[in-house]
Amino acid sequence: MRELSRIFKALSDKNRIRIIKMLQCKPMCVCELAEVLGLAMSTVSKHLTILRDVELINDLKDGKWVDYSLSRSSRTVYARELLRSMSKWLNEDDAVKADIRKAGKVSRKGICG
Amino acid sequence: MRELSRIFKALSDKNRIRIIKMLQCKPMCVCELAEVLGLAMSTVSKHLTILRDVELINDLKDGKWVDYSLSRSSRTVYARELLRSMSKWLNEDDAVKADIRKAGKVSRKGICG
DNA sequence: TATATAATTCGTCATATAACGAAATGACAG
DNA sequence: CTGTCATTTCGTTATATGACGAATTATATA
Repeated sequence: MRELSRIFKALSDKNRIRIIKMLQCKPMCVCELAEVLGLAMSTVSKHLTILRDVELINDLKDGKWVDYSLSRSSRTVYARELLRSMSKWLNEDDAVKADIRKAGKVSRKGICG
Repeated sequence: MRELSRIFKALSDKNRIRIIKMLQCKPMCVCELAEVLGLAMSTVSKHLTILRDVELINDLKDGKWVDYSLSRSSRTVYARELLRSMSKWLNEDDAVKADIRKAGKVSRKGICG
């Protein structure tokens, strides 16, 4: 029960939904996500921790970057099924489409600084 | 997007999940739910309003009672699909089973007062 | 009509959440 | 080994949330 409510809570934030929808297209690092979302990196990092804690996403170190991607084999059926549903939803949403378009243009090289 | 995040938020509370799982078995009024949950009626009423606002549940006046039941034809695909998932989840959860057992015993006659 | 009961609304409180910038950490490049 | 850049952690602030009891509303019954 606690596990399920935590996953729903993780998905209940607009910016975290935007992150999920972007990661559905490709893995991204914190600074790229922060750039597209228009949020501080520390804020995005926090959001990613929340999503990772419920196994909706995974992180993979790539040099000084950390690539986040959708979890392909979460421990819980909740995460697996909700990610499957999410992949069908919001694909025609204007905000989501705009995010994905921007995400295709950002380059991790020299975003920070 | 706002609609989806609101539904997830509605489902992100432990007590609201307990309500959904009880209503999965049968319609119930506020005082019955409050009795099983061990919460004040005003608190339960608030929870029910939140669930109703996202069309996860319906209310039906029955004399001085208000019967709440799971929504069978929500406007959004989100509510329909999430309710379908929820119906498969937590059926073996001890807390949920205890709630449902208690729910079978409470009688709306003279709970309040 | 007057009263009791179910439900909702209102006011309040404690806690949780999301945001930021600054400071700390980790990893590569020189 | 030192500096730089990506990330995380920390401290703070404003707002949202969930809880309660009291007051209010609505409905049935005495």
